[in-house]
Amino acid sequence: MVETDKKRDTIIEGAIKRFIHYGINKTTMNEIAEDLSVSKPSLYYYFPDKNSLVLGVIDKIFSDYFELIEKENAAIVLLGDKLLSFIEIGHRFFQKYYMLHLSGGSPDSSLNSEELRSHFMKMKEKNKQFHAGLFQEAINNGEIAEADAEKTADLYLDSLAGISSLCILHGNKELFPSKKEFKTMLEKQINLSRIFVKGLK
Amino acid sequence: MVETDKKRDTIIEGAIKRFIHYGINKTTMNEIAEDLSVSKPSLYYYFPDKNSLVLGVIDKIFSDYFELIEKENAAIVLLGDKLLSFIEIGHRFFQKYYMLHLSGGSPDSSLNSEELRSHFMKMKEKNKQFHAGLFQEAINNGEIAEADAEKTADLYLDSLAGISSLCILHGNKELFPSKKEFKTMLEKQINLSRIFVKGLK
DNA sequence: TTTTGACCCTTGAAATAAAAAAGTCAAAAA
DNA sequence: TTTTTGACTTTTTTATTTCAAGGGTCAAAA
Repeated sequence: MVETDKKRDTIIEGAIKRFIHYGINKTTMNEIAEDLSVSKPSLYYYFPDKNSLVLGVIDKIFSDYFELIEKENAAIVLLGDKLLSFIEIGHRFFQKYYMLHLSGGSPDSSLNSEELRSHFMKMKEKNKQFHAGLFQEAINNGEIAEADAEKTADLYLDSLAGISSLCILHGNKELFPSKKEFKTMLEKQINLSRIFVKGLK
Repeated sequence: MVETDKKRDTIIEGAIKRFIHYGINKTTMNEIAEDLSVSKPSLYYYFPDKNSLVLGVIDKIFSDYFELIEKENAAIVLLGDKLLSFIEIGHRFFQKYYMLHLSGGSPDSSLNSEELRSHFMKMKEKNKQFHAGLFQEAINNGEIAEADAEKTADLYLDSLAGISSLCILHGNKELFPSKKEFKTMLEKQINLSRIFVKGLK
């Protein structure tokens, strides 16, 4: 039913708006319903529980992310340039959805059910496979030296994610990192990416 | 007074034994005293408070660490080999003193006072300066390309620390990471170090 | 088929009480 | 005089209780 799917999307977008400002756990189903001017049971008509709604939100965010990087991927030739572009895309998502704590290698306490955690890890895995594909391509091109593409992607992404998680911990323990911290983080990731790609040649 | 210093060292070593097994916060001054067969006020005769004792412990651990890496440093020629050797030393310390949570870029909740945190950060800074020295040396040798040695050291150490903090979060949320997790972490750090150094050439 | 007001039950935050640990001191021992 | 201690006080942590808030349901209405 296309109408039902549209309603679902509307609810997901409403939920995202709240989640961005207050995080998942501090957003109630009532608040989401009120924002959309419907009653709580209406929400439950479209989503069996809060978990399913959060799942829908995560799915939406990641599918937006993958759409963007796949589009960029088609427009760029060199591995190093691709990775730099993806870092900036990732960074935009990281900032925008910071309150959902979807970054940092592993899911944090926001994702309280096993179902959510495993779905999140699936998205991370998909990202890894995508990057592995890039590395493999570059190997075939002769752009970088022979290597295990999957292991390389894993190491590369872990290094980048490690940088972010450190920068967050490092800085002031505020709810939200400062603009400066975000910028430092981005710069470090870019520098690391450059060195990393050069090191693969 | 050399006798007093000896007593202080004995107490520090006793404290370390407890800290290694139960962490800083779950070790009481009473337990340390009992282990050493003295009374609690004796401890307070040598250390004004628990913080000072923890400070002594951190100092001891880091001075052991620096002693080891400086000795290795003198015996190795190439930058890449030095870094690999230091990773293994760091790894041994990381495992041994895991319960003190001294690794991971920034001090965690174990270090509850501002004094301890800042001292810990000073040690990290010293490590960074040491590594910056190595990079500068390698630049002067022509072993790696011209670059900002300090920034490079910062990025290098953050990348390594990021890897560890991710591996810890990633794995089972047990009190103590498994042998396998430690091994994976070490391998990733070594691989990253190799690629990083190559990328600096 | 979709929406809702009224309801139930579980969970989590706030408040409080109890326990444990940090830290002190006067006096004894070395 | 320096070092050690038992007994004590104060602070911090942990456990327990209470209670409101939020997740989830249902019969009835639109």
